[in-house]
Amino acid sequence: MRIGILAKAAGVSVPTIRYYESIGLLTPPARQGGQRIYASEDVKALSLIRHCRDLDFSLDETRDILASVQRRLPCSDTKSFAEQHLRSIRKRIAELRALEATMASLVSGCETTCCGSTAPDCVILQPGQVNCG
Amino acid sequence: MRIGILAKAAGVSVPTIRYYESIGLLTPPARQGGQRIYASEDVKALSLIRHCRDLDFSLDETRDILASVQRRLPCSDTKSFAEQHLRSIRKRIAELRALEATMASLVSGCETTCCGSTAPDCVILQPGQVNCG
DNA sequence: CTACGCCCTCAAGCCACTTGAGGTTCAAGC
DNA sequence: GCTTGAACCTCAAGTGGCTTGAGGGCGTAG
Repeated sequence: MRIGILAKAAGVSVPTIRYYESIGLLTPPARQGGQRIYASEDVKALSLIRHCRDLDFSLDETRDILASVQRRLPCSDTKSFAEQHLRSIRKRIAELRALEATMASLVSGCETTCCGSTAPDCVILQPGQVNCG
Repeated sequence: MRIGILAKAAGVSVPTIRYYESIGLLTPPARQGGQRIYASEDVKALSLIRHCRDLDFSLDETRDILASVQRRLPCSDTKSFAEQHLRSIRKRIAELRALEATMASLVSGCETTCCGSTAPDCVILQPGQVNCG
C-alpha cells in the first residue's frame, strides 16, 4: 500500500503523513525502491491520529494518547485526557463569549453614539478596559 | 522617550515593539546613539494597536484599521471591521460548542459503556463522525 | 573607571502543517 | 523498448504573532 492510498484511506494529506513520520508520530514503514510501503494496520494508526486531531487534541496530546493505546492502559486514562481537554475547550468558549459581548457592545455603542463620526473618534477604537482573553 | 518607557506606557513588551516596527506596523522613530527615541504620539499609536490585539483582531486587520484611522475614514468603516470580526468570533464559538458537545458525549459514553476497559477499546477513541470544526 | 541597567541586532523556536522546487520511480500504452 | 504521466521522493521555506537567547553597545551613577 503506497502513501497516496493510505492518505485517502485515513483522510489525511500525503505531506501530512510524511510530516507525522518526521516528528516520530508514525513509525517509518518499509521501502520499495525508495517508496514507502504501508500495511493495513497503519490505516488504523493514522485514522486514530486523525480522530484525535478532529477532536482538536494537540499533536503532543495525541502522542500521549497513542502511547496509552499501545500500552493498553486502562480506559480511565483516556477519559482523563478527554476531561482535561473538555475543560480547556470550555475555558476557551468562555473567553470567546466575553470577547463576543465586548465586541457586540462596542458595535451597538458605535451605532447609537458615534456613527457619522470618523474612525479616530469611534468608540470601537477607544482604548479602554476590554473584559476578555 | 526610550523604548522601555513606551513599552510600559502602552502595555506591550519591548521585543514586540521592535517586531511591529520590523513588519511595518509602527513607523521607525528617530535614533540617538543608535537607540530609538519615541514621541508621545507613539504611545497613542501603539495603544491603539494593543487595543485591536486585545479585541483579537489579526495584525493584518489591525493594519487596515490603523490605515482607516490615519485617513480619517468614516466611522462606518470601523464598524464594518468590527461586525465582520464579530461574525468570525460567533462562528468560532459555534464550532467550539459543537466540539464541546461531542467531547462531553464521548466522556459520558465512556463512563456508562466502556469504563474498566482499555484505551484501544474506549469509545472516545473510536473513529466515527465527529460533528465539529 | 567600573558596574549596572537598558539598549542594539540577528537568529531560532513555537504549532501543525502547506507549498514549492527539483528530481526519481512506477505502470500503462504503443 | 520507449515514452508519457501520475505518483513518489527530499529538502527548504512560509504561515502568525510573537518569545527567547546569544553576543555585544550605550548611558549614567558612584
